[in-house]
Amino acid sequence: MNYFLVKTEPNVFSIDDLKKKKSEPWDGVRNYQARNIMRDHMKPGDRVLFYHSNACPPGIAGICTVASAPYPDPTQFDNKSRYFDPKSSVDNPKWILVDVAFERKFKRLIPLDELKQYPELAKMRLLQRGNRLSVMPVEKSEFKFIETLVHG
DNA sequence: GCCAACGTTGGC
DNA sequence: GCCAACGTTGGC
Repeated sequence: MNYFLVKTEPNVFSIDDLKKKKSEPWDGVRNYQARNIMRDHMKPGDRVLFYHSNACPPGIAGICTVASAPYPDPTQFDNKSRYFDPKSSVDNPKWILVDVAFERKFKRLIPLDELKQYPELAKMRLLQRGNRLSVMPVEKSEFKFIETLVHG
């Protein structure tokens, strides 16, 4: 079992949207590091912190799980999509994603400001200065610590 | 809306 | 392969 974090802007796709849809292809990721993490490291059943970025306040909203093997992001082939990539092809797709499934919404959102206060989380990639990665690994100990912050 | 950080692009 | 220009992310 591995642990991760994904970022999303809640006005685009929130934890409530995921709850309604139950499962969702994590499309639109156009960063090689983030792609490699989905392609090479995520396995069905892995658990993923669901982070709301560009929100008031930004923070962790809940947990989802990896719900598929990696496969090509369909939006890269769709010239009507904002994620269309003319340099990619069906034969040699550039962008790979996984589906994520809703697990739970936290009873309270854990704000970024609060996360920064815990020494236990000081090494989280999310909290490193200038970090822009939208899909990243999380240590098991960090994940478990965050779960203890929300009861229910 | 600002801007720091940093990834990508493209000319050379 | 260097690096300046440009675009994007995301907190504030």
